Amino acid sequence: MTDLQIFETAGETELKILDAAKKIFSIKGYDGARMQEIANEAKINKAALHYYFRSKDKLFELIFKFCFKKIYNNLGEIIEKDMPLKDKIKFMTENYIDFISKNQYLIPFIMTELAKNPDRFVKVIKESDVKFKSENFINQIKKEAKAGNIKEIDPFQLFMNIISMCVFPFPAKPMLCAILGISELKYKKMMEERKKIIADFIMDSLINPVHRE
Amino acid sequence: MTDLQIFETAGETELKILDAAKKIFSIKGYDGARMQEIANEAKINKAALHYYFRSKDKLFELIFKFCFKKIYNNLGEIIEKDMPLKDKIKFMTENYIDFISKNQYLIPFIMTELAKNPDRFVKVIKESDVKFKSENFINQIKKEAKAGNIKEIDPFQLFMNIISMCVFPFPAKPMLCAILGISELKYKKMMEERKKIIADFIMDSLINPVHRE
DNA sequence: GTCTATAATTTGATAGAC
DNA sequence: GTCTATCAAATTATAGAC
Repeated sequence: MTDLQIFETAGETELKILDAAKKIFSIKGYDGARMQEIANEAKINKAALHYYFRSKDKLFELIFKFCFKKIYNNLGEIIEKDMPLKDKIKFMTENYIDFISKNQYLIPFIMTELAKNPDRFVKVIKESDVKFKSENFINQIKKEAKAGNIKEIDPFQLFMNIISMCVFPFPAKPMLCAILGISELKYKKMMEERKKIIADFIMDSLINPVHRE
Repeated sequence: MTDLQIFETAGETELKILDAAKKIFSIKGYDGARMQEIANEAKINKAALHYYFRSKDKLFELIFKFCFKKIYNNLGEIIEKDMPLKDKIKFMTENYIDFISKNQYLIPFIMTELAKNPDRFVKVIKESDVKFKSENFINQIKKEAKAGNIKEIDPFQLFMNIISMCVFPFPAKPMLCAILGISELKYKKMMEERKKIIADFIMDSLINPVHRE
C-alpha cells in the first residue's frame, strides 16, 4: 500500500502522517500545503502532527528526501542494468513511463521545489549520499559508437533525450491539453501508445546509416 | 525592456507593478509570492498594489493569462510557418530553445500553476480565446509520410517529442544537475550544444530507411 | 495617487487537561 | 499519546490622512 517502509522506526500513526504529508506536499508544494490539511488527510489532530514531527519544515524535509531518493534510485537501477543497448533503451523508456504513470506528482514536485529553492537542498542531496553510476551507460554508448553500431553522439545528450521524451509529457499534461485542445482521455491513450513507440524513435535515429556515409 | 505592452491602457506605475508581479509570481508561484515582495520589487507602497489591482488573486490572474498567451502564441507562430519539414524542425528546435532560454521561469511557472489548479484556469484559457492552428503542421507530416519522404508517425507524438526534448531540460535543470552531478556551467554548455544537434537527432529518426524496407 | 497605520484573517506552533 | 483551546507571527486587505 504505502511505499514509506524506509522509515523503519516509524509507528502506525507516524506512517499515516507521512503518507498524508507525501500526498499533500507533492500535490500542493511546500508553500501551498497546510498542516491542517495534512492532519485531516491523516485523520489525526493537528497538535499530534507537531508532537511527532515538530515543524512543517522538518516534516517537509523528510518527504522531500524520500521522494528525491525514490526518483534517483529508480533511475539508477534502470541505467545500471547489464544488457545490450537496444534492449536497454526499450527497457528504460517502458520502465520509466510506467514509473511516472504510477507516481504522477513525484517529478513535478521535486522539479518545482528544487527550482524554487536550489541551495536549500544542496545539503539534503549531499546527506542522501547518492552517487549516480552512469559510467556503465556512458561507456556502453561510446563503445557501440566506436564499433559503428550506432552513430556518434554525446551520451549525456542521448540520456537527456530519452528522459525528456519519457518524463515531460506528464508534468506538462495540463498545459499541453490546454494548448493542443486535447481531452484528458485522448491524452491518456496517447501516453499508452507512447510507451510502445519511443524506443523505436530513438533507435531509428541512432542506427541511421545516412550518418555513417 | 518589458514585454507587457499588451496592457495598453496601463500607466507607468501599473506597468512597474505588472513587471514586478510577473517576476515574483513566476519565480515563487502563487502560494510562495508575497504582496510585500512585489511592492518592494516595484519600488512602490504595498497599499498602492491593492489600489491598482484590488487583490492578489486578480493580479495573479492577469499575470498568468499573459504568460500563458505568451507561450501559446510563440508556439503558434512557429508551427504555422510555411516551410519544408526539415527546415521547419530545425527552425522549431532552435527558436524554441532560444525562447525558453530567454524566459527561464515561464514554462515551469505555467506548468506548475496549471497542474496545481487545473480547473481554476479552464475559464482563463477559454477567455484567452486561443485556438491552436496545428492543421498546417499535422497535414505536412502526413503528406511527407505518404510521399515516403519520412517514416509513418503520429504527428502529435512527433510534436510531443520535439517539444519535450527542447523544453524539459530547462525546468529540470536543478534536478538533472543534482542527479547527474553536473555543474551549472557544464549544463549551460550542453544546452548550447543541444540547440545544434536536436534537429538532426529528430530528422535521422524520421528519414531512417530501415523502416521503409 | 501615495503613504502610514491598522484591521481581519490565516496558519504554524504550543500549553495544558485528560 | 491525543485532544481542545489558544497564542504568536505572518500576510492580505483597507481606512483615512495628506
